[in-house]
Amino acid sequence: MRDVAKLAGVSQSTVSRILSQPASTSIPISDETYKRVYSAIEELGYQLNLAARSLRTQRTNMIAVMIADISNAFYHSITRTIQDIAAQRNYDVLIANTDHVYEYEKRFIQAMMRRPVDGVILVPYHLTFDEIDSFVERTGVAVAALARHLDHPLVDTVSADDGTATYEAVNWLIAQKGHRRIGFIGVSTAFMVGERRHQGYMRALAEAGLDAPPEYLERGDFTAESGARAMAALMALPEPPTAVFACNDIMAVGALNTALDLGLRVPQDVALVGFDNIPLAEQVRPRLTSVAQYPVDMGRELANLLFARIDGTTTQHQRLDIPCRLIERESA
Amino acid sequence: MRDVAKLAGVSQSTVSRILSQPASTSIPISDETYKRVYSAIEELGYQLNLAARSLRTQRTNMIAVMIADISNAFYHSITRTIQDIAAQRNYDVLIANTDHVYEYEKRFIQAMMRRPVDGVILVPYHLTFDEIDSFVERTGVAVAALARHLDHPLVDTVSADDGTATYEAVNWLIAQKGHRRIGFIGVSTAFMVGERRHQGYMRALAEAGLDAPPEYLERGDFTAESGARAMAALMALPEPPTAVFACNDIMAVGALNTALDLGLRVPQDVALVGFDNIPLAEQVRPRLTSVAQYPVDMGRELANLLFARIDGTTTQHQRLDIPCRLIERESA
DNA sequence: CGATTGACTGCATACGATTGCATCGACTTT
DNA sequence: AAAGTCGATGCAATCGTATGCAGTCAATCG
Repeated sequence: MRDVAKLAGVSQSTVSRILSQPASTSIPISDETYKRVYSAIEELGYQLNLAARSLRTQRTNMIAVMIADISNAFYHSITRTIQDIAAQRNYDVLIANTDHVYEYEKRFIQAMMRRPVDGVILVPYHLTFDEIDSFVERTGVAVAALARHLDHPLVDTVSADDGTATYEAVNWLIAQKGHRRIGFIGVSTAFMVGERRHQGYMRALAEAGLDAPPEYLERGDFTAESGARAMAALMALPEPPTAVFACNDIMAVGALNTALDLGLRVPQDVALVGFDNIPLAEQVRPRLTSVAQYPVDMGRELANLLFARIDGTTTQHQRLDIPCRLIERESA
Repeated sequence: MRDVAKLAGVSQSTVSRILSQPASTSIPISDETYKRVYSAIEELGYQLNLAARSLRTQRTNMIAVMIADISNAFYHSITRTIQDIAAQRNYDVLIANTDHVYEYEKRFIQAMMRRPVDGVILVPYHLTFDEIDSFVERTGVAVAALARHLDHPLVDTVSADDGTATYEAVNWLIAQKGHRRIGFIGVSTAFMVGERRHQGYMRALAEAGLDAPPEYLERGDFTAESGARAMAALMALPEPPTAVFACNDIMAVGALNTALDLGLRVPQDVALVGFDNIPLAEQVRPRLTSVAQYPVDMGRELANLLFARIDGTTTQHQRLDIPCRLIERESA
């Protein structure tokens, strides 16, 4: 920058002002100077050093996103949308993947205490209120989270009422499709998500006066393989369920393939409902009936909430609900 | 840091030395001091400011990765592996997505001229030699690329011989499976990838003395929808091909579904071969025969090459070849 | 016509770390 | 015993930018 200043015959501070004032702010610069500086920049091929700017301004124009599974299309849509919105504002995005592992979530938080970022978007599966609280307190970084259970005054949240959505989907299997033996491929109830969806399932069965035999309850780990294993177990039962609800589409597809490989017809022999409505649901035959979440909306809201906090325009704690909707296709 | 120094009763430079020396380097610190400093750090909850360190050291402990399609599992494996290796070295990873769009690739390069990163991994589809050259020249940033055609002394590359792999796969369809009418779902030959694979296809047909009628050649844009459209066009021909090679698995799955929806049997009525061997290939029925690329290996090599450059241990320009292999499944 | 104003620019410092050089005491060497 | 060595630490400059404050000059005001 000093070189630019010298070449343009102005002081370094003038160059700085030209580069850091978004067009016309309080401090005015003459057209003449402006042009000279820009042509000097051009000539030298000068590029601003963001590390120095960050040190001085205490802002980095960078946000970080912590997601649970980079191979799940649900998170692609979210991160994709966040990146688009960030790009419009000249923000870069750091993406970290936790694989649903507590240890990795904690490591991410640690990293963010050092790496200066202006904001963080979290999809926490394990992080406790206290951990997030202490992070926010100590760093003052803006935070938005995709989390239903988290209720922190400084953390805006976006979430879907997935418990109710599960309840409604199972209810639909009962009331509309006439199923009375319904299996459930969940995940560990150590995850809030797993707990909520399991509750929704249980409630639907209970209200319909149906049994919820424990052998109808399988747990996977979000992967297709685990869904396939769970389905194999369910179908091996003396009296297998006639419908199965899976907690995400990836496990549902694993389950679907197991059913097909066993020679079962879907949905005639066994119906299948997934969750998330990722593009894969359209890519399998029969097409997968699935509870849609709207990750693009989620990502947009998360980004908007975060930037509102970064800009300091947030007036109060926000908790947004993005409704789910059952998408009926061929598998149920 | 000053506060830590004061509390520990030492100078700020001593604290810095303790934090910046990876264990025992040339400069020795007494155990006594060491402990006092660490307990002071603990007590104050001090965290190093990486922006300041970066400004001083001109290193950021951050690398950037530019990929073409965040929704393609092929790139997940690559970025995933890169992130793992980076994490081991305490590096953060910035991920940017170009959607195969030239404009976005250029924007990424621009961003990297400002944002100080220690290294960049590129998957360039459009960037020219000159653009990459000028970037390297002006920033001196370490660069590694997943690109077959790029031959720059300062850029190490990893690639697969996908042209030959395509040739071999088509050849296999001819020689082993007896097909004589083979369609091709490619992408624009503006992409080097598209060009190379198209050449491989043409060569296999030519060597077998087979026709390559222009109507057997369809172009998609990497998406399932485009694959579906291409397949619909091929199957609508008066004399449709009996086998189709698609340039990636995502388009192949779109094509597969179109075939199934048309009531065709795969592979009896039409055989299908994809490229990339992403997990999706196992998730569809019939399972997709596909040319495997090894993105985990690619990611590992890219990361290793990049870090070798960052560490300055690179002695000469490297070009690695990761062989492809045809994975026979049920679709052909 | 002197004083005030406003447009524009420069000076100098600060952001929070790293690092070459100097210092200083204790110990070894000759 | 003087000189040299080594371990341990402090001093002060520096990285590249942003910004409060002060200064200059021309135009305007009373």
